[in-house]
Parts: sequence; C-alpha cells; structure tokens
Amino acid sequence: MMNRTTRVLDHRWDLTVSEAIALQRDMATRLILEDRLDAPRTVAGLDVAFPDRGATTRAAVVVMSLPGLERLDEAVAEQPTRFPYVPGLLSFREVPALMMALEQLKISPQLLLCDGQGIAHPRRMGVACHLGLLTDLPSIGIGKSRLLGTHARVDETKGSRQPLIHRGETIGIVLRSRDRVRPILVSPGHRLGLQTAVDLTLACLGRFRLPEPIRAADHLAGHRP
DNA sequence: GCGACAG
DNA sequence: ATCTTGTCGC
Repeated sequence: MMNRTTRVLDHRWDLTVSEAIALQRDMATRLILEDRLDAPRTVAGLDVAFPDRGATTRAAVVVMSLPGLERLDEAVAEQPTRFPYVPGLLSFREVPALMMALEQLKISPQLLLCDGQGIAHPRRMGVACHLGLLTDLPSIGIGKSRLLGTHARVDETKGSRQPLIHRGETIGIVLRSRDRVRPILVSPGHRLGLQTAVDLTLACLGRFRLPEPIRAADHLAGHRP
C-alpha cells in the first residue's frame, strides 16, 4: 500500500503568536465534527519528544492494524525546535516534525491518534485538529491532562466517562481507560464526532492507560526505554 | 487583577 | 516537555 499521507492543506510556520491565533480561528471553520470516515483498518499513534534539553524536536509515528493492534510501520523525524511552548499553540511547535514523520511512512494510516487535545481547546483547534486538516484524515486527540473545561467526577472503573464542558459546550470526554488510573481526555480532531472518537479510542486500548498506538509512538520518540 | 495553562 | 534518585505498589 502506498503512502497517501500528504498535505492537502498547507501554510507558513514562521508565525507570530497573534498570526498563529488568527490562523487557528480560520482553520477551525474548516473542521468537520461529524463522522465522515469508513471503519479504519489502520491507525497511527503520534508523539513528540524534545531531547537536548528542548533544542531538538523529535516526532514519532507508529502504524497499527485495526483490529489486532499489530505493528505495521513506523517513522521518526527530527528537526531543530523553532517555536516555544505556548499553551494553546502546541501545534506550531509539534506539527511540522509530525508531518515529516507521516510522510516517511510506507503504509498510510486511515486514522490519527494524537498526543494532545482535539477540539478541547480555547479556539477548538488543538493539535489533533491541525493534523487532521493538513492530512484530511480522521483524527482524535488523546490528552493526558486538561487544557480547559470542567467535568463531573469520573467513576474509578474502566470505561466510565463524563463530558468535558467549556462555555456550555461539550468539547470532549473524560474517559477512565483502565481501573483506578488518571482518566484520559478524548476529543474529536477532524472528520468524526464525540461518540466515534470514544469508540475508536476504546478499540485502541490494550492493558495500559494510553491507547497502544500512542504508547508505541511514545516509546519510539524516546520517552521511555 | 489573579490564577490556569495540552506537551 | 525536560532534568533527575529514590521509592512505593502490584
């Protein structure tokens, strides 16, 4: 299978903070937040590390089968870090290297599982949304912690969930991915709705807190031996 | 004005 | 996220 993961949309990356915010506002209007996908047979987990005390940005992507979660492909891309961490602007720090890694794949994923938020973002334009729009692939944001929003307490048992609310809007689901662990935050990125985002996330879960593709990318990026 | 703040 | 040792729990 050829890699059809290419940019269907592109833009400059050397932006000021206010330009980046304006771009996010515009891009957010192009998001599709309802199901526009076929049942995915491949899923990519993506993650980024910053070795050399942050001087280098290293993106990792691992493609797995669905169902089965067998490892099919992987890629790593590095470049000098050129944008600081600014809450709400994570995309401008991480996406360039992630796109490089995606373009190196031999097998194109049909779904993106991104480390970070989807629409659970001040302008509904988290890193998962950004990657989804640039590739035109269905994408899901998997946050390990909350950027914004409030929610009711989540039951301690695996599968329990509560809506994440911001300005009266449901922007994600706080999901207990296994018994007695800190819940993860699931939010749609592009081309799927909340319910499908949760269903697909559950389908990518193994015996750990994070979905297997994300965990694999985590390790490949060098977060753990 | 005072906190909060993905990775 | 990164830096960084030992330590608590299954």
